[in-house]
Amino acid sequence: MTKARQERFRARRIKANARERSRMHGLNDALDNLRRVMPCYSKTQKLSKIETLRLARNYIWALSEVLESGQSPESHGFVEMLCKGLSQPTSNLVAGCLQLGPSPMILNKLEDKCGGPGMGSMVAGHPLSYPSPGLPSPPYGSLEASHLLQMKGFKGPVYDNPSPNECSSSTPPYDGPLTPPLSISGNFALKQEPSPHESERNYTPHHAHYLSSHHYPTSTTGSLPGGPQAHPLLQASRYELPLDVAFDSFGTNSFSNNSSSFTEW
DNA sequence: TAGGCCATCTGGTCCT
DNA sequence: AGGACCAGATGGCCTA
Repeated sequence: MTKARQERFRARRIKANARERSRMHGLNDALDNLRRVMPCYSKTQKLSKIETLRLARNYIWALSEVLESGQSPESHGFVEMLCKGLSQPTSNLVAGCLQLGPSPMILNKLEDKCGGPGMGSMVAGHPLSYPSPGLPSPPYGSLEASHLLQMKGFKGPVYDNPSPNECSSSTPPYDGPLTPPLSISGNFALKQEPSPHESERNYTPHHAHYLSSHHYPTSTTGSLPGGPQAHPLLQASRYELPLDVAFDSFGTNSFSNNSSSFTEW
C-alpha cells in the first residue's frame, strides 16, 4: 500500500467514523424522544436504552389492552403489563410513578418557570387536563408537566422546558411531530430540547458526555427510588413493587389475559 | 473491584 | 466509490 493510498484510506476512515457518530446520535435522539413519551419520563433519571425499549413495548401493549378490554389503566394489571420484563429498579420507578396523583410540585414547577400562578392555574383549569375517565390519576404517572397538560384531546403544543421568556408563547424549536402510541396518553412533549449529547457534540475527546448523562437507575439491589439519584417527586412517596412482575426474568416470560397474549422479545 | 451502561472506532456487508 | 447499517472490540464512568 503506497503512502498516498494509506492517506486516502485514513481520510475515508475518519469520514466514516464521523458519519457513524452522527448516525448513533440520531439514534440516541430518537431514543430520547421515546423516553419523553414514556409514562415515567424524568430528565434527571433517564432510563437506559434497553429499559426504554422494553417499557415502550409494554406501554404500547398496555394501552392497547385498555382500549380493547376497557380495563382501568389504574388496575394492577396495567402496572403489571408496564413492568413486564423490566429490571427491578425500573419496575420500582414505573410502579412508583403510577402511584403518584396530580402533584402540586408539577404545577409549582410551571409557576416557577412562568413567573407566577398563571401557567399552573391554566393547567389545572384546563377542561381537558383531568380528570380523564378511565385513565390513571393524572399526570398519568408522568413526572413531567407535559403529561398533565396534554391529556385527552388537548392538541396544543406543550413545551416542557420553555426558555425563560417563552412560556409557550413563541415558536419553539421543533424537529418534527412525535407520534405517541395513543393520544389518550396525553403524553406529547413537543419541545425538542438538546439532548445531553447534543450540547456536547464538539467531540471533545472521549466521553465528555458522561458529565451529564450518568443518571441511570442502575441499582440492582431493589432499593426504592428515594435514594440519592431519585427524582424529587419520587422521593416524596412510598413505593411498592408489583411483586409478581418485578422479579421476572427477561426473555422467557409470556403474559396473557383474556384478550390477548404477550410474549417477551 | 465487578458489573452495567455508554460512546466511539473499526471492518464487513449491502446498496446505489 | 461512497454511504448506510451492523456488530464486535475497547475503554471510560458510575454504582453497589
